[in-house]
Amino acid sequence: MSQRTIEEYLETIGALEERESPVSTSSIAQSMGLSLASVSEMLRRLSKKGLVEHTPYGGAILTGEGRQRFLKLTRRHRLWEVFLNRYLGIGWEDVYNHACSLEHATSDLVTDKLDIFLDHPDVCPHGSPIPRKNLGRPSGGGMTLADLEIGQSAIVLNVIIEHNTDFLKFLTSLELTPGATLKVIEKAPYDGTLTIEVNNTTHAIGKEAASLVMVKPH
Amino acid sequence: MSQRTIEEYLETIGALEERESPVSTSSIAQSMGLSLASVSEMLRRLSKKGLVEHTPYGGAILTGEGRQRFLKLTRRHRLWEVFLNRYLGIGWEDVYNHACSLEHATSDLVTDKLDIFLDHPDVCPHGSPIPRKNLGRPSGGGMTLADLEIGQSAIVLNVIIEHNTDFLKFLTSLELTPGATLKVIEKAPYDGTLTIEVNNTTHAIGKEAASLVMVKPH
DNA sequence: TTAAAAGTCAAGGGTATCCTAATATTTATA
DNA sequence: TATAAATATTAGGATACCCTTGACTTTTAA
Repeated sequence: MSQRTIEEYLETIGALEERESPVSTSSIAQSMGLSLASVSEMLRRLSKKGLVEHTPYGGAILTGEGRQRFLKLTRRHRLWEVFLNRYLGIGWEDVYNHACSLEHATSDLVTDKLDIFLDHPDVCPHGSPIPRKNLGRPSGGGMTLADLEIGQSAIVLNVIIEHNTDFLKFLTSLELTPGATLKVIEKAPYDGTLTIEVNNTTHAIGKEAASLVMVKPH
Repeated sequence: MSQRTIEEYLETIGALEERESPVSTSSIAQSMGLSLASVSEMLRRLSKKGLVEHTPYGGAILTGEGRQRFLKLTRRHRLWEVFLNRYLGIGWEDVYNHACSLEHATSDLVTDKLDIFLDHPDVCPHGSPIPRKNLGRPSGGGMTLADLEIGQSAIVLNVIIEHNTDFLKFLTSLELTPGATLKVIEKAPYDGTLTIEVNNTTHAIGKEAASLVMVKPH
């Protein structure tokens, strides 16, 4: 397996593990647009390489080493996002894809120097934490916008799906970017659609979308 | 042929064309560490794609399109070198390799924004010109250190081999970096070894090495 | 208990890239 | 100018990678 392929798998599995662990073969297949059989075969190989722990019929999780490499990639990716956004003026809606290719081409030295240049940022433009040089997983857990009750206020921490430009543009139009303060005005009983107030303006946001925005109540 | 492979060939051919045009199959094979047969086959394919003009038994040159792509890569490479050197503090001896991988992973948007961020630099840390967004080949021609006569003074413009860390370290120890002023004190008649003066210190440099340093007499 | 869903395995295909060996062409030299 | 040497091309084959289909196995849920 090529370095690149391995990295793509690690990233996919690592990301899916945030929501489902162990990760099923079909989740990976769907996420990567491959057949079940292909993924099944790759999992066996990744398992032999010690990067994932694969129980036949039981899904896969990253091993310690697999997770290390995943975090390293995440770190690179998010550091580039900060650079692209802060210094090159590329919007948070767009940085994901540009960082995607760069992350695979970045040496350890450049990563660390970049971290220093950016003054050790804590989060990417989407609000997700940047793994530190020697650290474990970048937090995780927490509450989504969809979990809030009527009347509750909260601050936007980060968004879960960072590559969907349209979704991010939608959030921008609602002023729902990391750091924003919001209050839940209404919650539709049946489909869970929320009415929220951000900067003295009310907006509606569906349950699906709301569940992709992580918040901290206050 | 993969995008990456194509790019590697274009870069090799483009670089070799500075010294030899058309470029022979064997030069390419040697430079890339491949067999003659492999290169011969690839040239045929690149030719069919309209990126090189290949005359059987007669070598190859880049077509207009091939040259465009080559210059685009060179531009990306050298812009990254400037960034790595100027902002991340990576020495001119080392920037080449780090930029090498980045250049293949850089989108047009990032390239142009980077150019703006760096304030449109004219040259890379090795003194070689950075192709402009829509321009032709970045000069070329000129005089090497080895061509100077006794008594002549000159300014270092750029070095031709940018990837050889040891060579660049050697030049650094001689203070022979782009912009430096030097004077030829002596020239050995047989092997061409030069004795030069830089910043009031004299150094010796062989003919081979001297022919890799481009200068402008004054 | 049994059908549907999910996952695995085996076989095989397409592409890419490289090599060696045989052949062809050009060039240099006697 | 003949011929050897150097250079280049083509043919044929090996390997790697990554994918798919279709048959089979296991798990799950009705």
